[in-house]
Amino acid sequence: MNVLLYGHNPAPSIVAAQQLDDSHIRLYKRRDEEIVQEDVEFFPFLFLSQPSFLAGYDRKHWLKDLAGSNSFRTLAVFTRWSDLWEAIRIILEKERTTTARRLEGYTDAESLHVRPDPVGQYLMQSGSTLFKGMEFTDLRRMQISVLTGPPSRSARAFDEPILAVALSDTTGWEIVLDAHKSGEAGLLAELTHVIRERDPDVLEGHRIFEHDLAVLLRRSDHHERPLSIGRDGSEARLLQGRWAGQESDHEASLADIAGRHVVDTSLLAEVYDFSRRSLDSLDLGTLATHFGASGRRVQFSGHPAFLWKEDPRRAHTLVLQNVHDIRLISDYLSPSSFYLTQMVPLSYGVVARTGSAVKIESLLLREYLRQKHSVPRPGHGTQTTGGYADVFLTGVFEKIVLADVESLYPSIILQRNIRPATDELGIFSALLRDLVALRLEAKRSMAAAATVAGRAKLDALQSSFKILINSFYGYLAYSRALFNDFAKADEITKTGQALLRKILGQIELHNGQVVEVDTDGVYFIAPDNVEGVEAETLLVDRISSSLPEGIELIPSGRYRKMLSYKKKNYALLGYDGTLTIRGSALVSRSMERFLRRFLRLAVSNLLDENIAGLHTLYATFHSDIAHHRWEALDFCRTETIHDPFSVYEREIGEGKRNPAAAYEVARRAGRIVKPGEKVSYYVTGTSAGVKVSENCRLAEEWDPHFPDENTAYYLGRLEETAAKFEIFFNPEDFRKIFTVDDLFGFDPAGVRIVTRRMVPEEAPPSPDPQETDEFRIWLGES
DNA sequence: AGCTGTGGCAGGGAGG
DNA sequence: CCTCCCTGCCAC
Repeated sequence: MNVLLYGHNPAPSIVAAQQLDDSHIRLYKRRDEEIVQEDVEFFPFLFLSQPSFLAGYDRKHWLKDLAGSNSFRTLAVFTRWSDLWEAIRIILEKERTTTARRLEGYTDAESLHVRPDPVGQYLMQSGSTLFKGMEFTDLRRMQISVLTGPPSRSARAFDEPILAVALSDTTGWEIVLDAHKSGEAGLLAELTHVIRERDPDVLEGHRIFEHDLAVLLRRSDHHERPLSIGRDGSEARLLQGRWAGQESDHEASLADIAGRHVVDTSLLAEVYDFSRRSLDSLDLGTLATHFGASGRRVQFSGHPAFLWKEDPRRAHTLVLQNVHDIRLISDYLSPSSFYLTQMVPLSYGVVARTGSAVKIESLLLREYLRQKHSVPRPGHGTQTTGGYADVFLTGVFEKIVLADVESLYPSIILQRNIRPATDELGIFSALLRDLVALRLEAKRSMAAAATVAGRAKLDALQSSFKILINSFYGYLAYSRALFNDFAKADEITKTGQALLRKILGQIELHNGQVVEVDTDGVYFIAPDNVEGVEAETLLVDRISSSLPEGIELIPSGRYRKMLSYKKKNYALLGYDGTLTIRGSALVSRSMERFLRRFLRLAVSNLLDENIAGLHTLYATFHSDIAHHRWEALDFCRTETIHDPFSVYEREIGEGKRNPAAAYEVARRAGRIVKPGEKVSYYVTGTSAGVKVSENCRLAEEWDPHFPDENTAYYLGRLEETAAKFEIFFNPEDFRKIFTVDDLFGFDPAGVRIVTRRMVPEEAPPSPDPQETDEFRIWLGES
């Protein structure tokens, strides 16, 4: 086991060091021609030099002992105490001789100097190592929800007082602390007491960093009362990023509670939804419903502070419902992070909030440090290619089969033995190979698991393997990755493109008609002689067998009908009647709700070939708009603010970007919007051609008694949206359907949905370096 | 403070 | 009108 020495400075010039006791070391540093000494505490990592120490520890104590461990910078790695001076000598030597690119046998100090963080992450493995052998259910998880308000005119958002705090934990215990009873300061004191008494390992909340902990810390500060909820009695700390509120998507606030892990269910939900795109919103209530929250639920749309005043009993139920929801969401989403923690040298709280590149890198680093091998610096450059996407047919089609290449990029990496050029130890592919094998094993055991709980655990395990496996490719093209390799990333995507083109050829060879292809999957019309699941599966299997070893094409969906519109934009009608719509042109959260509804109904009608329905739909919407038969939520547009106002204004000034309604409307309403916040606005004025950024108001300002939305503009929006259907009809039919001018009634007779064959894009016979004979043989081309 | 990628569509503003 | 460029959102 390694011992790590660290200091406060990124690269202190250490000339000597002396061990004082089990947790302190005295460093002698050169500073301005004179030697100064500094005593450094390196708890808890010395702890790890003798793992046998852990044997007698119970969980409560070692978690406490791991308190506050990530605030130091790195210096060197060595295995035995006797190596300390040797490590320092070599590093000093290194600093003198700039020619040596690598320290034989030791971690390259230059790299550590440039990027101290990764080793900091490595240090965190202390936590994760200790999670080994634990079950998710062993954790004591506490849920928290802080109710604030009501918003006052003068106060900033965070100065709103706390009304109540709800807490619950995995033992079934729950409580609502009420500021009415003992005042806000009393509530905070009670909260501190309760948390330390219940002593949770994990504190869970929904937007817990942005909201609950931020509020608690601010109000504690206001009352000049420490929020001592650390396991060692220390205060919770808010780590404010240096660039907070500058050029980032989210407010950078992270809270650090010694000896406890903080998990934000909204982040977990974001990751969960990223791959599924099935959720309308990531609100607590929406998520809880998605995960099957049962029973009668308290619904309240206004600011909960008002409910607290008007109906305390219901408000009480509402805040408790919040913590129940948090627990439910966490029950589903956090186990995979928990099991990841057993594989990755990062602590649970960190695993739950960091991205996958960090996790891959931590694994690579762990092995490099273990082998005491130098670590490369990130390479410069960019990736030039990505996935292959194309649409061959537009219109409505039947008997659709979706065939996917299983784990396309991981398979290519393994089969083509791709690894970053800087990975001298060859850890990259070995790691991936192991993870794939482990995942298969977990999936096999899952199928054989006897209990529901056992299956759930193995499912969490295999899904955490999956997260890692799928990140290997992305890691290569990540500009800040230590082991990045853009050329190799390109090699992977180009190989993927070649495979897809080969699959397209094979499908056509078997008389299937390809409708759409995107990266690793193909939608095609099954050939006439292929009827039913078995026949379709057989066909896909046959095509799969023509592919290289280890590249598997699998049937992954079959649909009664498909509407193909543009690349990455289509709709599917399942054999069970479910309608799925994909693509930013057809479904988008930024699109006005009435247009989303219109599109969904129109697509549905089109798939049913209900032309009369389509016409009625258009006419109805047209009339509703013209007569203001709607509410602001129907026609407002909701956008997420990504840049701070300062950046927006600067870039406008520099002419780098144009005025945007979302920012302008917030500015005019005097609202301070921070990155990550959403703004809902609608368009005012009287003509369709108005400049939106100058004619818009906040959605909440709309008054149904004096509707001032721009009817001409919104009729125009309807028309623009209807125009998307032009491609599905011939011009006369299109005009006939999408008009309100039908004095003599509408007759759908003779209207046919048009199918169009898209001109295939110039498929470059890619002059890749990959287009070698060896590659062609691998691909199976003669 | 921490941060995976490319490809694609829509909508708006500015300027020709 | 058109084209260019930007942002935002989405597919994979």
